[in-house]
Amino acid sequence: MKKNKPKYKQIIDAAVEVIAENGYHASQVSKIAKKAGVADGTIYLYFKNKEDILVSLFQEKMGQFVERIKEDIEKKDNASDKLYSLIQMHFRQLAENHNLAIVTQLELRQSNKDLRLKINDVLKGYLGIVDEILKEGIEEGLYHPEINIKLVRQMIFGTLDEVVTNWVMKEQRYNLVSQTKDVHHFITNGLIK
Amino acid sequence: MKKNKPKYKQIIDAAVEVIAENGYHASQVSKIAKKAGVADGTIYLYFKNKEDILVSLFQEKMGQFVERIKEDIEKKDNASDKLYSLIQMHFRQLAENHNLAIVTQLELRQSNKDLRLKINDVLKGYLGIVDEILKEGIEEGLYHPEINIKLVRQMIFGTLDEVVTNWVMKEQRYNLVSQTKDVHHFITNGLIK
Amino acid sequence: MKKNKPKYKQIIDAAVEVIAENGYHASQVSKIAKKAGVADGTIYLYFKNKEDILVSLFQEKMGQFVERIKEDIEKKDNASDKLYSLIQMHFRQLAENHNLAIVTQLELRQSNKDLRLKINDVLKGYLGIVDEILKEGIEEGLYHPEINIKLVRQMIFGTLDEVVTNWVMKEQRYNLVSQTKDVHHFITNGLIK
Amino acid sequence: MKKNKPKYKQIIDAAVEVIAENGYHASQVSKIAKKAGVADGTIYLYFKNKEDILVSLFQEKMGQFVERIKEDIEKKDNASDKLYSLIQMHFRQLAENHNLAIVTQLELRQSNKDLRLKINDVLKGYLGIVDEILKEGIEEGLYHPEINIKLVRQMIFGTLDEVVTNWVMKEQRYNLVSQTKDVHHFITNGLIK
DNA sequence: AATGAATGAGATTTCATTCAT
DNA sequence: AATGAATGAAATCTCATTCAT
Repeated sequence: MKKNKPKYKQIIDAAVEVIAENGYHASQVSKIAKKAGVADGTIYLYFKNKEDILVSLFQEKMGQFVERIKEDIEKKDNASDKLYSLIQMHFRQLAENHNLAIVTQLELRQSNKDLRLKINDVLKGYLGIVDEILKEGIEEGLYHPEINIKLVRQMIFGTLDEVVTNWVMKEQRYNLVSQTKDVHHFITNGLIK
Repeated sequence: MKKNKPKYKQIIDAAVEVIAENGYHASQVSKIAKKAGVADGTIYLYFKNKEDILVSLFQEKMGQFVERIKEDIEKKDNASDKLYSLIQMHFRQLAENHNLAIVTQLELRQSNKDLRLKINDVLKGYLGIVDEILKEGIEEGLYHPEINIKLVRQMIFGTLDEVVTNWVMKEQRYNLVSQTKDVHHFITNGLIK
Repeated sequence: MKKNKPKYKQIIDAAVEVIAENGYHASQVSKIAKKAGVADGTIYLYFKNKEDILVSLFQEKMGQFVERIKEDIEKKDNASDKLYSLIQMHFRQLAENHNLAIVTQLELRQSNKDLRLKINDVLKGYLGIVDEILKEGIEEGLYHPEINIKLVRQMIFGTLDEVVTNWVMKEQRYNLVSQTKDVHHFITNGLIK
Repeated sequence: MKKNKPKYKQIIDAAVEVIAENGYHASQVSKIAKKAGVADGTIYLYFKNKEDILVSLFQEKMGQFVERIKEDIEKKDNASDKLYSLIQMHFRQLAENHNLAIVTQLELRQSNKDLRLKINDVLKGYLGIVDEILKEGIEEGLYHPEINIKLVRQMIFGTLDEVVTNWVMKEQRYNLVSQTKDVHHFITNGLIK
């Protein structure tokens, strides 16, 4: 399977670097090939086309992203801690990988609708985790039993995503992870006293 | 001033239609000109270049968008009603103008970083309104006095934006405005019982 | 007749200025109109098209140029003095009108073959003067009776033209008129001792 | 080095043909590509842009032109013969290559100032040869020791250039090379008996 | 498996000219 | 006579993808 060959990952990592450095639109296949140390044509032995590099990049990186969150959450034994952990891991992973943060928050959003639909597929894994936490919280009697789960999961994702995007746009000049507590409080308690 | 000439608005409205129908990248200047009923060259009497059409489109439309929200909010006399009104107006305006919703939520995000920086400028007006509501709510003793306003306004915007985007991506098959109550409840009270 | 109307000359003078300042290719009709203080459309009441402005410019300016040389030459009573006078007047007139020098030596040469054929027509008046001087010089027993007049007049024109062009390209940093004597000597005696 | 690849020369030769046939302004890159038997994009593997084709064309062709004159002159052992040889070679090479003559005498002059500055650089090689001949002629006691070399070389170039241009404009209907003797005589002895 | 030279479709923008007022 | 808003044709260059080696 191609995905295990070293060049597959090599090309994806090159793509992250190239896109982070040059921006989405200035990231030609030839630049990615050069950074990866392969010929242009070689790219097409591992990826169907340019879009496929980007989708694969997202799948690969977000797969790990989601996986690590899952692992971390398993250790917690109530919904609130799990939610806290989700937020913290979400922030931490992007804070630890600046290039990836730039690529996922800014550059990849410039892709067309088709690509973003595929990206959304990948995000389903993430939203699934949120769902689980919400259900658990309701069972535990912690969260309000009549919340609209589909809607709430969107709002939570929107909240976290916007916070990260702002941090990236501000050129990551402040500590993202230390906002975890405030964000957790907002999601849990809202604005009220 | 060119902005008052009918052709200026004619071209912007044509741009909204063309972009909503064809997508950002398939929206050639010639298509916009044709839809506006003018010659290609005429576009350049009113706009510096193609990007200028898009920036102007956003400024024009979002300017109105923000203005209407402001007007509506003025009528309310407490922060909670104002927040409710903000959410409702945000949803209603986009629900009433499907093409504009597609353009602002999906297509314009494909633009490059420069354009998005200009878009962010326009959004500052929106965020200013949120700020005001938050401060008022704190003064009224309704909202928690120690919330991080800069962070919270990001989260509120992220929440609303993501809800709208999901609705657009689901091809607007359900009623967006009727989600106002749930969204207001989430922002105000969070997840807890 | 249009050529006597003030706007006709106004437009031609504007064209000289605009071309000298901006170069041939950056001299749009609208720039010339603006400099002349008329509307774009007005240009077309006085000139058939853009090329016609340039041809007229050349005719008008070179007509005067040739006329002045003729007047000056009439005062001299032998071929050698006339040739000297021709060279001096050629240099002096261009030295006194920097903009015109730039336009005729550099910018107008960028025009296409058709325009240059028309320019050559205007130059026939100039070459006619040279012819007369040469014939007179032969009759006076001063110039060699077997020179090929058609060829020699080309060479004389080429000589003067190249000297002026070099002076313009060197940004007119030295005195052109003071080269008259050397040039006259070269044309008269050639290289030999 | 790309200059040795056959396609480099192939494209330059196609450019000469296309420009001679269609004129400078009607010589689109696509026409040159077609004549060269390559795709439009291939042009840009060998040349930076369209102007670069023209500069390279001039450098390549004038480089050979000057080189051949140098070779021929070396065989002669006095300044007069060398000057004769220079004139003859100048005329012969352009007479033998009608298309090149059209391109260098008429079409390339329509280029903008930048291109012409680069062209002038190439011409320096030519002017250097003239300089050498003049110095040698003075040493041999043949040419007048007080001639202004910088000025004279301009005049010689202007003379030859104008003769060739006239011949090209007259559509090469007479024999250019057979004018060598008369031109040499004019340059050497001037007009006098 | 890998290369990289070659391909060729496609879009923004300029500007000379027109013509209704 | 004068205006100037509107027209619309036309060309360079990029870059994802292919395929012969």
